[in-house]
Order: sequence, then C-alpha cells, then structure tokens
Amino acid sequence: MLDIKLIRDQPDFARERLATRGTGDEACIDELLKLDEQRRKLLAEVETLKARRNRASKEIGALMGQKKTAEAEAKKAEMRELGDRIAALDKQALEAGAAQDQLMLRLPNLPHESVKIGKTAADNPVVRVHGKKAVFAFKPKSHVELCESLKLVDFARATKLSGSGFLLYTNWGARLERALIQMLLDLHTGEHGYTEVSPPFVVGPQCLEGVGQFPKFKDQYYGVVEGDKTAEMGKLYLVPTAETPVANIHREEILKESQLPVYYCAYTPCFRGEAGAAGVGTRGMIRVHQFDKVELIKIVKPEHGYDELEKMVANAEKVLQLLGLHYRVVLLCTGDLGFASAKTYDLEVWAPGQGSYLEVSSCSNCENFQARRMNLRFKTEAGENKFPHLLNGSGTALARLFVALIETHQQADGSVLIPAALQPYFKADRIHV
RNA sequence: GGAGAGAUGGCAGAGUGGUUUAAUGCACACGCCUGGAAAGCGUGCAUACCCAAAAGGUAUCGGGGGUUCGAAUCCCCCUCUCUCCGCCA
Repeated sequence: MLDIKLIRDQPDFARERLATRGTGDEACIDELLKLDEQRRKLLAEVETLKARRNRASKEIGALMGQKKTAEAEAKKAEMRELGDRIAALDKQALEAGAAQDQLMLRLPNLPHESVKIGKTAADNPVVRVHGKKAVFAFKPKSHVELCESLKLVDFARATKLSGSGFLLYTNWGARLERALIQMLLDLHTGEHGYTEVSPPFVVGPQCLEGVGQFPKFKDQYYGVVEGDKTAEMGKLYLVPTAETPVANIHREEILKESQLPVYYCAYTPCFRGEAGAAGVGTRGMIRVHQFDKVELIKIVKPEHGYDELEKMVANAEKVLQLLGLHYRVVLLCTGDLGFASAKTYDLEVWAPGQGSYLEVSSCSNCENFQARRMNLRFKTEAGENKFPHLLNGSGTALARLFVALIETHQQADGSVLIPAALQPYFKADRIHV
C-alpha cells in the first residue's frame, strides 16, 4: 500500500511513477484524492460532534450527582438527537474510508527511480551474465525425454492423480529434488546468514493481502475446504510461495531497531492456479500447479533496502554457480515489475534442451509497500515507529532448476552428471539408466 | 467434537455504568543525589487518525454488533488462549 500522504502531497509524482508501469493505475489518483478529502471532511465533522457529546455526558454525570434531574433529562434529550446525527455521519465516514481502502489495496507500488522504463520483458536490461551456454557434441535432449528415459518423473501417473500440471517425482528424481532442497537450505543458513523457518503451507487471506496477492489477483490461488464445510471456503489458502507466510511472520508487530535486519529462509511447496495460462508451455516441468521452492525473506531498515537487495541476488546466484549452470541476471523494467515490488532482479538459467532461459529466481525490494499492508513497523532508537523495507527472493525455484540441471549436465550416453556441490546430498555422482 | 475458565498498555495487575484523563507495580529513558554506583527522589514512557504547526480533538481495554446521554464495565455473535474429556498421526 502506498502512503496516502505521499499521494496527497505529491499527486503528480505518484501519477508519473505509476504511469511508467503502463497499467493505467494512475487514473484513479484523482478519485483517491476526492475520496480522501471527503473522508477527512466527514471525520473532522463527526469528531467535533463526538467531542461535544463527550463533554455533555460528563456534565450529565455531574448533574445527576447533584440531583438536578430535570436539567440532566433535558441534556439527555438533546444528546439523543446529536447521537442520531453522529451515527449517520459515522456511517458515511466509514464508507468513505472503506472505499478509499479498496482503491488503495489495488494500487501497485511505485517503481524505484533506478528501474528502466519499459513495456514488456523484451525491454528488461541484462545486468550480467555468468558462464557460457553448454556446448554438446550431440543434440541435447529436453528434460521431458530425460525424465522419461531415466524415470525421474512420471508425468502420466501424476495427471491420473491430480490432473495436468502436477508432478510425480520417482526414484532418482525424488532424491534429486530432496537433495536440492537440502543443499539450498544449508547454503543459505550456513553461508549467507539466514535463519531457517518452516511455515504452514496454508494461510489466511490476511497474509495474501499483506504481501499484495489479494485482492487484485484472487483468481490465481487455491482455497481449501475442511471436510464438507463449503461455507469455510476462502478462509484458508494454499501458499503460492513461502513469501506469503514468512513475510507475514511479524505482521502487526513493532520490532526493535536492534532486531534488524531479519533474514529468513524457508522451503515450501508453492501452489498456483495459473488461471488463464493453460496451453502455454504446459508440457513438462516449466509451468506447473505445484513446485518446490526455497525462499529468502529480509526485513531491513529503509536506508539499507537496496544494498540488501544486491546481497540477496548474490545469494541466489551462488546456487546456480555451485551447480555449474549458465545464467543471466536481468533487471525488470517498469512494465514487467510485479504489483508489490519497487525493483526486481530476475535470474534466468540456461536450459539447453529448451534452447531458452528459464526464470528460477525473482528478487524484489517491496520497500514499505507490504509493511504498510500488514502494519509491520520497527521502533527506532529515538522512539519513532517506522515501516521497514521487505525483500523477497527465490533462492531458488526448484522445478525449473531441476530442468536446467539435468539438461545442462546430460551426457552422450543419456546419463546425467551430478555437480560436486550436490553430491554429498545426492549421495551419487551420476544418474543413469 | 463436548465441558469449564479466560483475553486490560513492553510485562504484571486493579478496575462490574459517570472525577478512569485506565490506578498501582516492574521494566525502560532522562534528571537530582553520589567520589562512583546501588538505593532513594523527580520527570517521562501505547497506537492510529484529524488539524500547516502548536494547542486541541477523535478512536482503540481480543474482534464485530447492540443497549445508553455516557461502556473496559451490561447484552448478543465471533476469534484465540488455558484446563479437562473424546477422537486422531
């Protein structure tokens, strides 16, 4: 959520920054300003009346104490009338506030000034490239072929169980997935200073609202029902990313300045409805309804937000380096930026069998956009309450990492070599038939 | 799922319709005192919003609704916590 005071004081700045997203959201600034003015006018009015009533009520108490019943009754009648006006005005003020909130919750974050203005992913500048595309003396297979020949994933039976878009890892495939999860958690906790947490995989709607997934993108997530209580539908949702539970851990809290920065990392499966995405790249493991991910979350002082973002990107890159993968880092342009983010780097790993780069990580500084939504603050040494910056980054997503890994390290004989860093977890150096 | 008891500020804890402007204690900060410290004394110490600022005002005692001129206090609904019972990995 943006700061209404910023919109009030610098509407042109907010309009101009929002416009760079190309979503047309800047159009509602005028309506927002109107609603805000209306709300404040009503508030001032109703508060004046309430102040008068509070004073009168005390006087009534005093009059009754002095047994001046007639005077007290006269004042009571007067206040009854005032009470009706207060109730009516109160309702209006509340409605104006609710309308304003609805609008505010649907307004995306302002892109940071360092973000390139652009329209689509094609405009994203490549910041740096690591390694080179693997060269093969043979035609590299796609991960789908490798998974079938090495029996790493049983696509057909997964579909039988849960429909399309779900995966049944088998044998070496299941072990590889587990080894990757453990390697990444060990890396981030052991080398990068993150504290491991294991959150619930279902969360209440307030968590989705807190990070900006609700109310605008409500159609993309899975709601759960306990037993046959269909009335409970929508009370809980499967997490679309660990960001949802983990970023909300300290919601509605006031942290001490000395507690910052907070670094969390968590493994969770991620569940995504991907509404409207059917038919696009659905074959294989690139776009699925459930995948594993190790997520990084930081809560930091505002002045450190962007240094911490760079460090987080480096932490995610380390994963790809250890696995011997070629990748590039791109900076998302304003048009490609996520709803809550002010600045995002994507890590795209090369998948030789696909002949394309796959997004395996997205690291964002959401500044105080999410902190405002979840009312997460910290108290400075001077005693002032401030909103911290919230950062999230994949460290990394696994299904696509799995794809890049087996496609990159496949051999002419159809086997796949396991990188040295992963061997202690995988307990073998090669996958073969 | 059943029965009972609870939810008040950073913590503890009083407050059952009107000087409560939420007492008191602890913790914390600052000052006095001291050679220095402890103790003692004094002052301060929730959040948000309205107001250009100040002064002031409004709201908030788990959440929502109601009664009333007035609600932490009375009524209704919900959530959560604790104790016991049942079921369960």
